[in-house]
Amino acid sequence: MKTDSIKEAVAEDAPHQTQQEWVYQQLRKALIRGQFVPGKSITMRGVAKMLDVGVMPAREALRRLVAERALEMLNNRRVSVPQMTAEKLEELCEARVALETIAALRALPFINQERLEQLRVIDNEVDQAIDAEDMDTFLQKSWDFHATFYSFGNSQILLPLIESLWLQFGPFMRLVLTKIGSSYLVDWHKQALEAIERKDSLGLKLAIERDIRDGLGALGKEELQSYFQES
Amino acid sequence: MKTDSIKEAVAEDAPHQTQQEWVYQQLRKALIRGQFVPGKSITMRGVAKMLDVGVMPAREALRRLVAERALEMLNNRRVSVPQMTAEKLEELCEARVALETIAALRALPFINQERLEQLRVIDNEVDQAIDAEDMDTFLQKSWDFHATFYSFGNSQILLPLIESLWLQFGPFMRLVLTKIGSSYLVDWHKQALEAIERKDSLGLKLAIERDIRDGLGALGKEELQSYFQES
DNA sequence: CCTGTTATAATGTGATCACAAGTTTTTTTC
DNA sequence: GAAAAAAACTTGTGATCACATTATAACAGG
Repeated sequence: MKTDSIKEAVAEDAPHQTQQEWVYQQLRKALIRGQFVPGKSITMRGVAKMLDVGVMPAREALRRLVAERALEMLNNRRVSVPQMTAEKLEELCEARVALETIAALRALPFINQERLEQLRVIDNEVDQAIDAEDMDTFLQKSWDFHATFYSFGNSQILLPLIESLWLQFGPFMRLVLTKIGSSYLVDWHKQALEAIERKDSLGLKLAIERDIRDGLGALGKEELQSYFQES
Repeated sequence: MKTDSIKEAVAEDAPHQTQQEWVYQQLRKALIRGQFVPGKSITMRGVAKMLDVGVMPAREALRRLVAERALEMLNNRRVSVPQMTAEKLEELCEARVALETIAALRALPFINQERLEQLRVIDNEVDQAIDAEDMDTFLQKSWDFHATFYSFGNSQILLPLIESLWLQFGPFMRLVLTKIGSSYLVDWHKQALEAIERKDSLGLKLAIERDIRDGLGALGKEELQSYFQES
């Protein structure tokens, strides 16, 4: 019952949503923050007890995340956080670059002063999280930065696809960050913000690409290898 | 009980899969073939009776398709085939071009004579479907062509994203095809096949882009407008 | 100490029921 | 006759139970 208070407290934020939706949002936040270890298996009754809900909402939320490729279901019928591989990581980056540059260019014309300031606020929170070495907030706010920016473009198709990619990214990012420490973290959003302010399409495209591709710039390919097969 | 025989007959193909997986595959095929009318609402108990299964497998399959954006759930809790809009269509094309060109370039190095022949067989079936004005088979085999080609690249990330886009495309394509007639259909795969044979990356990229963008080439923007808001 | 083997526990699937919220049809009222 | 009210029906959500399958524990023999 220790999680009961949490559930009741947050549930007031959006009173008229279903339980499965609430469970889904909780798990989703945890995934983006990388609070689930890749390879660890997740059970329906487990999250049901953890979030103090029935088995049915937990079941629906888990299956939804499986459908979004945030979780995977092995042939053993067991749900778990997918392991990262070198091939998947490379594919994820490629897909992210392709989709996020499109989404960024679509959002660019809709930028105004107020929205630019809104992005700066989030970016500051990212910086603070880096300084405080708070990886939960860092990962969460990084996503918030990208998500709010792209959402300005009113993308109905692209945004869900990008969300799916971030959900697959989260757990692995966290795993890497905990090992290399957050000292190597670089905030690549600065040049993106400048490009946005200048309405510089090409500069923005390059900034996004660099944010994605060089986000793990401190690590060489061989170093990354060591993070894949860990349980 | 008239659908019972269908279920029993096909179930033998993959004996050890769950019922919800089977229902999902059936609905998925129907969506890609465009056999569901956009805007029509789909109920869990409805598909349960139609496919002669319990309510639970139908529920899980529907929720999975909603998670994949193939279906949408309105705030009324009603599941329906999403309506197409001009913005969504443009976004879908843009996303398809971006992802499918990447997937195509990734698949290109893995092409050999046997696989090329495999694609030619499917392409012939596409042609036959066009001649026979069989839109069900045309849409299904068109997807088969793209899917089998991309699958050669062993894409674990890109392929599911592309599938999601096709699922959103199907119902609208069918709607358009039934109105303009299949006489205007063009098989753009020919030049793609040539580019594949020549291992011509740029040519393949252009062929894919043309296949997606000019697939509805016979229609002008203003004509397309008339297909959006229909119920 | 290791390796099969069995027994126990846990898990996902599916069925069935109850219920609240929405939809449709019928009835009522002016 | 048309609009408002109410009854009847339908739908998705969630709970609970049963069952087959799989993982884990205990145990036996080498």
